Amino acid sequence: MIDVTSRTALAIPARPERFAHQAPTIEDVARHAGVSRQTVSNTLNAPDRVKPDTLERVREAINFLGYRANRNARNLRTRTSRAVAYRIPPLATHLNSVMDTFLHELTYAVESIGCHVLLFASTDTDEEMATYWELSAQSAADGIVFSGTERNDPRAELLTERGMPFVSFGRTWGTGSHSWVDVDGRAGTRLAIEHLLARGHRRFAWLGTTDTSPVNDERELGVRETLQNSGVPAADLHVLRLADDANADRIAIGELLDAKNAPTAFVSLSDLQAITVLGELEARNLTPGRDAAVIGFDDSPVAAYAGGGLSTIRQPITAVASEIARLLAAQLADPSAPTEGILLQPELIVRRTS
Amino acid sequence: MIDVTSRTALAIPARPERFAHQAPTIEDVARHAGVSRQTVSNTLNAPDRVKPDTLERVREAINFLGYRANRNARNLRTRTSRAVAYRIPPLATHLNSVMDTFLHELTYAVESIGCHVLLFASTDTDEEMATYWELSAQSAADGIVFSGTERNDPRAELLTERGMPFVSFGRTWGTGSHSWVDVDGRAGTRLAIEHLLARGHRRFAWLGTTDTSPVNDERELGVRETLQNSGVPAADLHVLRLADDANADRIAIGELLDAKNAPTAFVSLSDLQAITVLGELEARNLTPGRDAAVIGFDDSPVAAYAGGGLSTIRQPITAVASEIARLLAAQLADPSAPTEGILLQPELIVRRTS
DNA sequence: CACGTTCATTTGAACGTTCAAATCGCCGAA
DNA sequence: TTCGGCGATTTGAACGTTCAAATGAACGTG
Repeated sequence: MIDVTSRTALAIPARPERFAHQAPTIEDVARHAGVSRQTVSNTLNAPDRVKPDTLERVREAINFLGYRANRNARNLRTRTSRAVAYRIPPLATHLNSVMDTFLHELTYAVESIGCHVLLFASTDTDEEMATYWELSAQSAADGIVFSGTERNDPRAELLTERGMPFVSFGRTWGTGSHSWVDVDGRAGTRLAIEHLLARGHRRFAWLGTTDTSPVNDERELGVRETLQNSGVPAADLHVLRLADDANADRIAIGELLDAKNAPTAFVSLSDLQAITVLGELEARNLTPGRDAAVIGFDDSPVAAYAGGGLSTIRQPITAVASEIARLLAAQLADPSAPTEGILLQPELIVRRTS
Repeated sequence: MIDVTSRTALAIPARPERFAHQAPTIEDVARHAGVSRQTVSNTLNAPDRVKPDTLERVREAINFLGYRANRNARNLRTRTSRAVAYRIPPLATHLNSVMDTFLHELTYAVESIGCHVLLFASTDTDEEMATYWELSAQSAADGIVFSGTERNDPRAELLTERGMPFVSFGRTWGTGSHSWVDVDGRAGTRLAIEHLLARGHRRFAWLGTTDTSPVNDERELGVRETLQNSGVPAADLHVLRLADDANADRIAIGELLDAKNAPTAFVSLSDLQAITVLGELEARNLTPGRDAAVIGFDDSPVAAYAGGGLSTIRQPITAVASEIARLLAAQLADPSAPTEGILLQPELIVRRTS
């Protein structure tokens, strides 16, 4: 009978010949450095447990072989994923430009806590929630970030219930407590109105959206409050609620401009709407900044270019993203960590149009 | 002596009590449906191998327990990751708006091939390449998509060499062959110039960027070629290369407008530059669309709103994304699949400014 | 009735890592 | 000398899945 045991023991490469770019495993590094798997693992995850010269030797082997821990294996074992899921917002939203910037900043911010952003798309909130459920069930994401919050947002409820760490960009004004980061829209429009009052304006317009969102409401409230506190009669504030339709918007704004006692100062929910106002002013041979003042919202890239420079309210998006990352990291480290809400202040950027 | 063996054997739940939202495993489903692991696995991955009534029973168990396969375990075993990595482009690029749309469309498109987009950020190409290397070594992504291509792009070389599937948004005009999808910028500006010629314009301006990129060069070439073919003297084309600086851009454009024999038709690399032109025209009491024609590029959201409607050249971004997904899927299915390059045609959107 | 075929299902192993426990070597104290 | 304790390292097991091979059942065929 052939001694199979000794045969096996003598066979040299237990592992078959490597392919061109077959990544080396922790075992390869261990062999190369003359230590065990676990020592290599410790070198990476708990270097203080490894003797300095061993550390050195293992690190050399790692560099030599170009070893990087396989994410899937590590994630499987540690029950993590080092990924933060984010639903890329649907296009054609007034708030889009700031959301793009946000995604960019978020990507940077979560890298600082060792995570990647995992994107997904969905057409409505139900589908979005279903995706959260899937991601949680597959353990494909450690945490969630979402934006475009509503009052009593169902997403917050679902994620709280499932015990999934998350932070929202936007308050939900709900009963349940969760971590969020938001920008004080009310303070933003207050800055704008105060600036316009100081410049001598007395007749105002607020341009919001037809679909009421908390974002819209807060900003409109900031306008109303500030005017009221300054003794401007309610009749001198025109409120226009615009749909997302360039032509209809133009017509509505045009009518407002042609009305008797037309407003001379415009504050709007987005830069896009402000730019529409600029266009209608020009069409009437009125010069923005001289004959009328216009202030947008978000300081999107185009604001610096439009109408010789559009005044606008800038949201501190970089800070929003890094705060979100911080709060998320806190939850990932300790799921029972207390929740936290952070309200950041926007900034008025004065350019030519005001 | 206590008989430890029988103790262990009698202990009822081999698996400890589940936590609140501890996800069920394939083993739980198998037990619940009275079949083996592999049959559950087959139900999900190869239903044709399972007898119809077993299939039914297993599916019921899956629904009942809300089972979803753990991604990390699956990926580890199958050596995949079902993720496509994409570097989110740095901010403050002329091409930004179209890149945001692209990312959105890409997210949708790769979902159709069962993948998610994994985002990462980097400050320069070296860092970007290092990240590709890491992702490949960690097997954190199955494929890569990148944009903002240069001639002989080093990223294409690296990824080809590592045998990592990738598709670029943009040609690299290089020697090595790889899959790419691009939009014919030259054809885009040709459409614009032909349109302007038909409207009677004879003096033209092309507004590009200072940093020459293949994108800029192709589009400028489209302008030059078309004018030459129509017999317009080279002296009647003014070329302005703008940096990414709103004020400097305004001044340069203003000087051009104030020059003798100023151009009456403007075509630019981006909508942002076109909007700057609109502003300077207004400042001189010239009406876009009547006194001068302006055509932008990309049909960014703002184009519909600016200057009463900015004419622009629209890139078929949805098609770009879905073609990229298709080519990537082909490579994932068969790494030795032949590469393919796809050139898509842009479309001229005529609005008021031309 | 034995036998090869085919279809449905199960079993053992493996993917690459980290956790938890065990082992080893060394030092100092009893 | 022995032994406890400690730091460094190794070993066995497990994470949850799929692959590959084995088993079992059913069925016609010679």
